[in-house]
Amino acid sequence: MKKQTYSCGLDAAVDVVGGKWKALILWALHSGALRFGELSRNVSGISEKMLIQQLREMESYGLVHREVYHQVPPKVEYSLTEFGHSLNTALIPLGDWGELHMETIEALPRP
Amino acid sequence: MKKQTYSCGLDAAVDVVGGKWKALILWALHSGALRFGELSRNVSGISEKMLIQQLREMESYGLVHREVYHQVPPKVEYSLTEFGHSLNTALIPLGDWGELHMETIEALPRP
DNA sequence: TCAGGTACTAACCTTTTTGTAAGTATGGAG
DNA sequence: CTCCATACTTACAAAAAGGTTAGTACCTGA
Repeated sequence: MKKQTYSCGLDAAVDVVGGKWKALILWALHSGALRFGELSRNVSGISEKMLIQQLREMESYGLVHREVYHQVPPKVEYSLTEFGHSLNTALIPLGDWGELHMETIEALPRP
Repeated sequence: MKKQTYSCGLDAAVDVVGGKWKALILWALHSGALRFGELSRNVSGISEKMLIQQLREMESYGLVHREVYHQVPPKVEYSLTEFGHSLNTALIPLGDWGELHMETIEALPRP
C-alpha cells in the first residue's frame, strides 16, 4: 500500500496483492485455515519474518482472519475472510495463466 | 524474474507481472500500439527510466513487440504480442476486483 | 548554425523489500 | 528444575526496486 489514489482497478489490486508473497499466502489459505507453522511449511521458501509480516499486513487489510487459541504451546490459525476469498477468486485466472505457460516462463531470459 | 522453478502457476505469473509497473503498462497497451511518449503520458507517474526498463524486460519476455520507424524525430511503437494479450486477459478479473473494491482499498490503513 | 522534437542512456542516490540469525515467552511433561 | 514446542520478535545486513537529473543522437526546418 503506497498510494491513496489509483488510475484504475488493476493499479489498486496490484497495490494490495503486490510483493513476492501475498498472493502465495492467499493461495495457501484457499482450502481452509492453517496454523502459522503449517503456512510456514506450505509456502515454500518464505522466512518466518516475512510470513508474519505479510500476515499482519493482510490482516490489517481485512483479507485474513487471525484466531488465537489460548493454549501452551500456542496455537494460532489464519483463514481467509470474505474479502480475501473474493481476491483469491480474482487471482484464479492469473494462476491458470501461469500454469498454462509455466514452461515458457521457466525458459524466459533472466536479467 | 528471479526463480527458475515455481511452486504453482500463480507463483510463476506473479514473477512475470510483478513490480509496480508491468501490469499497468500491459493495461495501457490493451487497446492498441502506443509510442514511447504516449505510454509515458498514459501510465501516470512513471519515469522515463522505469518505462524503458520495464518495456525492455517485457520485450525480452515476449509480452510486447517493439516496432521502430526510421524517421527523424524517431518513432517507436509498442504493442502486445499474443502472449501479452493472454496475460492481459488473465488480469481482467483482478482489475475488476480492484475496481469493485476501490473505495475499500483507498480506505485501507497504510504502514 | 542552431533550436526542436523524440527516444532513449548514464550516473548517482534513496527507499523499499527481503533475508539471516538469534532471542523471547509460555506452561506442561519428564 | 530443565526441556520442549509453538509463535512470534529483534537487530542487522544485503539486495532489489525506484527516483532524479542531466545528457546523447538524429535530421529538419528556420
